[in-house]
Amino acid sequence: MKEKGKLSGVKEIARRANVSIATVDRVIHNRNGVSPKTKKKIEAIIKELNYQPNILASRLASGKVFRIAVLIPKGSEMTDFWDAPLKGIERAEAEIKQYGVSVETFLFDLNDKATFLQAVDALRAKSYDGFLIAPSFVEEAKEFARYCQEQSLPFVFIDSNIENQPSLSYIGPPLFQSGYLGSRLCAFGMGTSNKVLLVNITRESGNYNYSQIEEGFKSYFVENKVPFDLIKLNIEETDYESVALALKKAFLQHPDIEAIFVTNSRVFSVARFLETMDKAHIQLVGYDFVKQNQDYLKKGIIDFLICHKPEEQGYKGMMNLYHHLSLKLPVDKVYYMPIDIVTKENQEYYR
Amino acid sequence: MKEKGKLSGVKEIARRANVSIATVDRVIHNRNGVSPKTKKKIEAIIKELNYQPNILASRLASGKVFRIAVLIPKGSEMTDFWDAPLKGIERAEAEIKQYGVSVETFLFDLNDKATFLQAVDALRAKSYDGFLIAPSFVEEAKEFARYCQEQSLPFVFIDSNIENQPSLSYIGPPLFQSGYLGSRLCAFGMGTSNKVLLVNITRESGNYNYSQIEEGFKSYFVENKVPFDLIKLNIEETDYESVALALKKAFLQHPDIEAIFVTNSRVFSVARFLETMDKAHIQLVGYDFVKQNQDYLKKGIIDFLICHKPEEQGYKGMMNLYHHLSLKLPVDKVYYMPIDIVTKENQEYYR
DNA sequence: CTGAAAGCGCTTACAG
DNA sequence: CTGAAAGCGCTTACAG
Repeated sequence: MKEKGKLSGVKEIARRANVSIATVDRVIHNRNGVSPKTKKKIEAIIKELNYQPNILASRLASGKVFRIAVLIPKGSEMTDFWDAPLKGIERAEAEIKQYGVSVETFLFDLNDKATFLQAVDALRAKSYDGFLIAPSFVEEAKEFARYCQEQSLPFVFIDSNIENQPSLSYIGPPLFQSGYLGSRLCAFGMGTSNKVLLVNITRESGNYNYSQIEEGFKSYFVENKVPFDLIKLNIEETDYESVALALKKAFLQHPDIEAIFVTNSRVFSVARFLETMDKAHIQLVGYDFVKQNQDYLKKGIIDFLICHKPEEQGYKGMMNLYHHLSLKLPVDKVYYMPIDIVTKENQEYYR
Repeated sequence: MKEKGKLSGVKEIARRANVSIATVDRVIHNRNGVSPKTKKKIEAIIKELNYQPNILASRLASGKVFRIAVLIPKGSEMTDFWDAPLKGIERAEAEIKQYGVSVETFLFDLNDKATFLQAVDALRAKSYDGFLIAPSFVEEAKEFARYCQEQSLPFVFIDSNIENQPSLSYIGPPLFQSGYLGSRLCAFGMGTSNKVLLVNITRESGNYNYSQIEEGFKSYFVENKVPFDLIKLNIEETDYESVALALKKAFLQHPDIEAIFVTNSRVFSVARFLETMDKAHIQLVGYDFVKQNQDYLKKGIIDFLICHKPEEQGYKGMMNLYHHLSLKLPVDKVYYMPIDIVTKENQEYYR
């Protein structure tokens, strides 16, 4: 690791520049208190030597710990979706805490904006060095983004994006394209009537994410000149009874529906309805590898799940912050997750 | 990071045990030259304090660099499959070289066993601390595994496995299950004749990997009581002309083939044949997200590609070695890759 | 079998 | 604006 009697690193730079290593250190970290002249000289030498600081030594000497705060929804009884990103975050934490990173996690309730705001206050109160956030409440997240920008603190969005924000990076699904794939998967099950039901089970069906998916969904049929008859159903209440009622009505009107596409993880409610009504043959496509969906996939009632590696999103988000803060590496501003197709046959090995 | 006046780490252990830190260090690393009595005492204290050595300090002080050697096939003009694991290996290298790991890569020619043996000699000659190997030549790889075991050197197999070897871990696809999925994907395209053609384009069609895939493939139809008529075709010569000739014959005998399953990445040759013969409507399923296959996927001639994240395999294999060597972390003995389904619609985001 | 001392390549007060 | 010195938590000869 060492050449003969030669110095290396800051010592060698100091020797060449005829200064002390303290001054070299100042230049490396862009601290002031160095005359422009020596600064120039040192910078030239750094460049010439293509000097790369030894991170091991740097972290050891500084004792600095980067504090990262995480703000994501808590897993509900309805769905364990958010357990996955959390797992990825914890995996990243285990890997990097050795190198001086500490992580604190705040969970909010997706049905209660106040819990989000409360957590945001906590994030501001303590002095964190970076944030990993699921910006579920758009306006509130924007407000926090402004705060981060003012304070020059990096933040990463995961799972859903808000356009044009000063985030370090966004990690999540390419929604339009996943909707597009959704159509293709529905098309497998279509025969004569060509009737497709698109179901939004959420209070937020108007928001950007859902409309992206819908656009993609329609686009496939149009582009590929597949004749189709799209029926759209927005269900605001997410409990099973409301979903069942709405579906019953839809089937009364359109008994010849051949495929159903559900734009989020609540596809299991539709699956339960189809099972109850003996309509398991209808092609059913939805999102997310959550526990309940896995069961219906196994039973063959859900035909395809579209997934976006939620665990990986959490892991990758953390690592991006770590790379940025600790290693000063550049990170991708946008990182789209792949669009995974999970079926009964490959679900056993999906992660 | 520090408590008041308290010592921590080896110093604190030394203080409590009434020995020098050198002795503590000896015990931590299980070096001999410590009386059983002091050893016991120190071990007790380590346990009591739940002491975790500071890796940063350890690596910095020792200056030790772990040397890992990689032995994988080189990408050929035919297929760039092996470029992906290499990319993953390089990504891992970039991440961990900061922490004292050096990587040397040896590439062999899949069509020339001698190049494999030659590389193996090189691996033995230099003193490496661990190996990442694609055991394409089974007997030769076994022989090298024996050598590693003798020398107590860890090695990781990727992409294909050899049963019952003393490897640190194996990272690769669950082959049986991927063949099983292959049937399901073929079944989408089958209608009346139920004739499926299974094509092996390799000289090694008899080996364990291919037979696993085949077993899985058949198993789906049997288990799900799908009526099917399986025609099997082994093509030994991998050039396009040989493939085309063999396929032509098969179609002469069975003009009503509805689906074709190719058990490796050479599905592009079959795609080319189908395109030429105006048989693009036949359901075509194969393996691996290599350049040529992507093109036929885009054209809609290949319907599905089954993939096993080759880049991830390389990355994960390196990280397993690193975790084992440097961090002394336990690693999974077998790590199955997920079985990814790639279609025209999601290929853009596949990695 | 054991310990004192130097050193890994940085950073951090502190003094000037 | 600059430098000498101590220190981060380990490891490594070397001496006994």
